[in-house]
Amino acid sequence: MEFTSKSEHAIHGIYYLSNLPENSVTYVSEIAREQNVSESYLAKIFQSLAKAGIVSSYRGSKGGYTLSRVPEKINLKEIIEAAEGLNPIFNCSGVKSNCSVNIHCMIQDTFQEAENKMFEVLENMTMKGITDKLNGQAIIIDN
Amino acid sequence: MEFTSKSEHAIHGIYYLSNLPENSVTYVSEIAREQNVSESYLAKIFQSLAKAGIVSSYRGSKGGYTLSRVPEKINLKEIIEAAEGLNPIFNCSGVKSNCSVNIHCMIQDTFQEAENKMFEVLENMTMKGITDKLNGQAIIIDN
DNA sequence: TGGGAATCGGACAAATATTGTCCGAATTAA
DNA sequence: TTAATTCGGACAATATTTGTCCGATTCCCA
Repeated sequence: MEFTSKSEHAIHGIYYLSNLPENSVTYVSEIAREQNVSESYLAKIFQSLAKAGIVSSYRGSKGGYTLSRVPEKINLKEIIEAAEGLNPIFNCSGVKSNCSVNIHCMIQDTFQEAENKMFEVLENMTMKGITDKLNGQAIIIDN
Repeated sequence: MEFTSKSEHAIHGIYYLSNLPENSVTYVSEIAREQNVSESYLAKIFQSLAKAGIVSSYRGSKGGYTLSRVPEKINLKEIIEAAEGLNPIFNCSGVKSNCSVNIHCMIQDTFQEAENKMFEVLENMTMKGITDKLNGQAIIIDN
């Protein structure tokens, strides 16, 4: 019950782009080098992010990736969904077969609610919220 | 990002015991047969549940398992924790290495909060809440 | 007191999912 | 045209999950 490293790579990648000047186009190779992760793997993950519309891709020489939106409009939930795909956190095999309880299953319902609460938190945190944090702290330290 | 089938087997196993007369001792073999899952695998899961104090085990002839507490005092969170062990849903490898953001990481914080919200829901649902549901529905239908 | 029946615990095997690589194709700038 | 990049799929390596097996331990019961 953990998010895979795809989520981590995706978030860190978007984080990297968020700290760059708007509309600047960046190679996957640069991001991978900077964050010390496998380039070919990160390339796959960025393809997913592009499909999800979070980043825009440019092929060919001088190609690369850029954020499709400003960081305040990109939240953690959508990055995770793009990177991992979305499956319910509790996938009961009984649902598909002859489960005597499945008239209306409280177990399924509860897990669904738990999942919703989790994603609600992730949806409310934007990349801007994340990148701003350090600056905010620095100011406090300066006082 | 899903709970494994251990959680499902554990919850269904506890559910089975919850519908039995209090203090009745049941073999893993019976539960496995009833729920159509691998006996040896379920046996492992019940060992974890016993270690966690959710069920009590009795060895030897006429041995087996019984709930350690009444169903209203057993919640989904603890069953999952017993079955899966607890790891944070987001395990950032950057934390262990030279992450430039880790003075106070908003990403980590947000995932932690998301996890807390999720488990809060699961903690608030007891086995009694689950077993009662069907009866409750039947009454409504009767009206 | 011995045999049968159950859990315990660890080692191991099989199946599945994740992580990572590679390469040909398509695209674009120079 | 060439070099550089993403795209997409097939594939390989690794890790995790799922499942099995067996000897040890415990306990009931005859």
